[in-house]
Amino acid sequence: MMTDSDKTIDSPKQKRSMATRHRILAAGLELFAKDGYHHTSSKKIAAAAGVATGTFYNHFKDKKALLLALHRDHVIAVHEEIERFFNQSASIASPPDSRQMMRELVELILRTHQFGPELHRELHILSFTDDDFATSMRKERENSHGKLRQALLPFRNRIRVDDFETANLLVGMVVETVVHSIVMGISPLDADRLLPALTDMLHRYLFN
Amino acid sequence: MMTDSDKTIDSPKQKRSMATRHRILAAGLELFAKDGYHHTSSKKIAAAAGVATGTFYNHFKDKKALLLALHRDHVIAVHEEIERFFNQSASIASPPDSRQMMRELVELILRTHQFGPELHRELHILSFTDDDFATSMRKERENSHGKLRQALLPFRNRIRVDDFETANLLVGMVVETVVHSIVMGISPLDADRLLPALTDMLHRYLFN
Amino acid sequence: MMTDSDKTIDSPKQKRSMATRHRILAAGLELFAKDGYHHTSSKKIAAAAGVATGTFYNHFKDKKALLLALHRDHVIAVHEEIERFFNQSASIASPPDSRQMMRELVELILRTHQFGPELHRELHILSFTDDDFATSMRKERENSHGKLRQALLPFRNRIRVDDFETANLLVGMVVETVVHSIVMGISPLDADRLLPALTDMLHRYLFN
Amino acid sequence: MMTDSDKTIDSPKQKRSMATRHRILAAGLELFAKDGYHHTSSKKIAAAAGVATGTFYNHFKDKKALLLALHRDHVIAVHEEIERFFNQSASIASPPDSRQMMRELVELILRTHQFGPELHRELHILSFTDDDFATSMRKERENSHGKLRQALLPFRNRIRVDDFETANLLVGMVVETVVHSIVMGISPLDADRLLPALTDMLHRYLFN
DNA sequence: TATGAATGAGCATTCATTCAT
DNA sequence: GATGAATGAATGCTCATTCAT
Repeated sequence: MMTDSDKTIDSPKQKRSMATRHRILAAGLELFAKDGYHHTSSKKIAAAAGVATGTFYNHFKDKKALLLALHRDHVIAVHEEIERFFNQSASIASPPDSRQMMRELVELILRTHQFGPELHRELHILSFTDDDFATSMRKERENSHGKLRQALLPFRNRIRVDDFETANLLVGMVVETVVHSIVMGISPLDADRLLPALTDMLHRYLFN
Repeated sequence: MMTDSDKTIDSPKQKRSMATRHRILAAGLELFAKDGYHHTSSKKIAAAAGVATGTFYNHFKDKKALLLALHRDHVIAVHEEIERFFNQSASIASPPDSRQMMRELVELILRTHQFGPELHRELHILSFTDDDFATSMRKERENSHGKLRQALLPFRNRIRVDDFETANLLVGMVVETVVHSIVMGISPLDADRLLPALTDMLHRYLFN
Repeated sequence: MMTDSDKTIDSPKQKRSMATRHRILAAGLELFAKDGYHHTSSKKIAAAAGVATGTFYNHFKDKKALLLALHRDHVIAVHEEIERFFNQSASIASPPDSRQMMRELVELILRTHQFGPELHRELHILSFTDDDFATSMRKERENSHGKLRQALLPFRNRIRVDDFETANLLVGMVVETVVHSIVMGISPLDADRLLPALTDMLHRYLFN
Repeated sequence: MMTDSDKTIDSPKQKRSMATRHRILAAGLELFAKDGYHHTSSKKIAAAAGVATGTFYNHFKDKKALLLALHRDHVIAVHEEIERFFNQSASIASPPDSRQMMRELVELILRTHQFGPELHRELHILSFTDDDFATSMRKERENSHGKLRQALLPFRNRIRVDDFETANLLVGMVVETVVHSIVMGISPLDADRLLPALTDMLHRYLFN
């Protein structure tokens, strides 16, 4: 149970060494997503970032720390995206249309899924032996389900399911799965057919 | 991207060596599921199976071949389970009840996922960087979607979706995901609440 | 300095188990020559001989012992070939023609070179650590130079070199090299041009 | 039969790492020559060079690459030695004496073989099972025969052989063999007796 | 004797990480 | 801070050899 892998080395918050840090982050994200965490060596990341091997370790304690940093960035980005979504919805102040809400929700989650499945798998495994990862993952999960609940709550009296909590969870899982398969290009059908079907299914389930 | 890892070793299929093979398969299944493919060394598998390192390679060409063999065994087991299901359904010859069909379908898929669900995630990830895994997975997916179509077809004229193929795919994905999370104990809710909700959702979507 | 690797297991001189031994010898010779000693596993030899792995070790103490046995057979075969040559030459009892003698000598040595260079290299290395091999190799070398001397002796008074011993050695080396390159298919020219040139060279050197 | 082993590693050709590279080259040369390619492990080479195992692979793609590099270095050294020889001969501008030329040629080749003669045997053997080695060897052979032709050409009208090309090849092979045996200390006679005999033989053959 | 499954030391190679410059 | 050469433990895999049947 290591607990220090997430601490960024010292704090080179000054100067333009931040640029180097970002180049490493970008290279790491790209290579992890393309080749997978295990097939990406720190040497390759450094090379892709245009820095020396040692420079990598000046910015990140180890390879895991880079993954953790990427995850934190991801969580923050998702959080911001979702906040934007709620703020915008609130400002429109239109009479709530359940079908449109469903569609927008699906599209929102689609936008927030740039973080490859390989990375989540890796984080999942690392969670077993590293408390920082475990916490980071648990928080992200709780967060996203909370957000979903927040989105559905205004429609609660129109939602005709017996078990709201379970429905909430179920909808979250389903959307994530379909979005995943679209983002990763897994499904034999394209997003243009899959997304409307998904919206249909969820809408009928909740509001029919 | 090698493509010959699935070729079986000579053929020590006879005599007591089958026991060893099964011990290796069992050890591989457990370790791959617990620690992931990359964190499981062939040495560890051999040790867990109670055999020498070399014995592993007497039975499987390489580590990849073991995972592929596990997957093949899984696919075969699923296939047999599904055949049993269809045979039994046919023999009952009752007027088809869509809700009951949905419930039975979900339970069927649940039964077929008692076997190493983590392996699917692992294979899914490996598919991105290895053709053999990609092929093995694609075949299974095509197979299972075909079976699902076969189950839904008798209800086709009652199913009120625009795009039957997409609905078919969507239902397959969704059921698999939920079942996965139940079998793996991931979701914070239990099967008693999740399965009825899932059945509801699918039934409303297709037959509402 | 091991000294027991050459001892054939027990002595299965009886029955038809000799057939098995010969099949292993034949398989070993072919595979050693084709793929080299190091790329030929005892398992492959056994398979090529159509016997089980263990059977190999019932007949030969180890892989080295097989090589040693093949060498011994080779030496014996060469010896017999040479004896035939001398007996035949003697029986003809013609006035000795130096040019014809040279040609026949070259052809004789060509006939006796079926034992690949990989094997000689291997034997050479093994000689450093194994007395049996060292002895076996030394004997073969002495033997062949002795035979050459025996062939040249009748012409001694016609041979116009200052240093007969050195000439003897030189001729032996040269013939062996050229013959080697022909047998192994190394030289870019073929035997039809190389052998006459070799004969010319040696004849001019000794008898010009 | 891989064919990409000769590709050079990144390019650590700068700074003090060159020293390490040379230590590895020296260790490889010594061990390959003493024990043969297959009996020399990369670990042993690294240890002999006084570096860690991984350092070996920072400098050479694999074991094969080291041997190829050694061979390339050797070929270059030989080439330079030969160029020196020709330049010097040209500058002397004496009336060409065939016997002296023969002697100088033999001595030249002797000088070019101070470098790892055992490696040639090793490469020769490896040529049978590896294209990279075969190519490397073929090139050297073509090169050296070309050089020999260049040396003999001024004497062409005095050389009394029917088949000049074959004679050229034959002389090259013979000199190499004898020089080999001298450098390696194989022959029971010493260079003082062998070299004059060799010169005699070649001179009588070509110019008698 | 023959069998072939089992053995485990050994090898080539990788890669996360360190550290002297 | 940046560099990149050096490290060495660890991995996947091979193969000569043994031995229970």
